[in-house]
Amino acid sequence: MSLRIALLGLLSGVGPASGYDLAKKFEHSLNHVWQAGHTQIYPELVKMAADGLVSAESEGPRGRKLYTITPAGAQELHTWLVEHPPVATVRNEVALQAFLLPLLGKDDAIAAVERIRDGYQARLAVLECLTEPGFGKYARALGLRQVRSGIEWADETLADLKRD
Amino acid sequence: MSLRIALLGLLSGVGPASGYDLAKKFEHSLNHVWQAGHTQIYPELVKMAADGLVSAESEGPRGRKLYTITPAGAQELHTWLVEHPPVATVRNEVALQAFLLPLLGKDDAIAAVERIRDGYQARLAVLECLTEPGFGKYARALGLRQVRSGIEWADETLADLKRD
DNA sequence: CGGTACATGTAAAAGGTTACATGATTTC
DNA sequence: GAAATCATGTAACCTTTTACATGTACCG
Repeated sequence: MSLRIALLGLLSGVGPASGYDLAKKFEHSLNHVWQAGHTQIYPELVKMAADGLVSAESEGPRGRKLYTITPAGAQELHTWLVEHPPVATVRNEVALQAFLLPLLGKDDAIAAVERIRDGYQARLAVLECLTEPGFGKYARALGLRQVRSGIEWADETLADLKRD
Repeated sequence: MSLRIALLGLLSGVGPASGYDLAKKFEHSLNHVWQAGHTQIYPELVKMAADGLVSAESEGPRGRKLYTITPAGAQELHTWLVEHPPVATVRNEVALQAFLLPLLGKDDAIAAVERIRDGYQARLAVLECLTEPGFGKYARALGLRQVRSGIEWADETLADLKRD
């Protein structure tokens, strides 16, 4: 479901696009929010067209197919955005590592948290460089807050681990 | 892979347990970190036993099977904890909603953010009640920080939306 | 004319969800 | 003896990843 919503959202926000374009968007602007490769996107667009949520326009230069969101697609997107309950289906590898940290000895634990911190730092750098005009700015703000709180957690945890 | 690690971690942390026990752990202590139902856990334990990572002990009261982590399982767990790179495979419905917020009108957007805020608030309440002795405390601290930063984002975003 | 970026797809496997199915023990 | 909880499983389906496969247009 969420993949459909992401695709409908992109089509609604940036206008008609090809599967290739949409895959690029996932790689760049959407990568801190949702992920999908072209092998997932192409078949999904075909299904969405069959369901009347998008229409496949004419073929361009290299067999390029332009997809446009339909009124039914816009309706589906709007309904989801307004009604979808905030399900907290968390599946977070970093949190799992944090959970299992007490199983490690002091030195291993410190090394593990330092690697987690480096990961957050790298994501912070990416988010800071991201200058999206309007579209996506709220997600960027949320991402920045989450990543910064991750770094704070790492620092707190490192201090805690080094104290003993 | 991560499901295996979570199961090995639980077996390592709390000692021998049945699939049923492990499913309960996922429901309670592990639910803000990783999720899995019994239909995923039971077959995985069988595979892990086949791979020599756990050993299935005798059958108890109601066909209950006790699984114990083996040295090979402990090795696999340790290696993952120490070496697994912090992959940031984000797939976050709330962030997706945040991303697509500019597609909504002012009133719809405000309502959407308020629902997101309520969701974070509910998770905060759950995390605050969680009093885990040692095991899981770092994950709880991380979760608290992430949820609190989510609430801060919601407040900031609501102020921004209401300003216009 | 060779390399890069554009552009699309399929198939197999792995991971995860939902629905169905069964039976034993305990508690009231 | 009825209900709740314990305890395990299978099957169908959906989602996601990885590997394979193909061909076109543009740029130097």
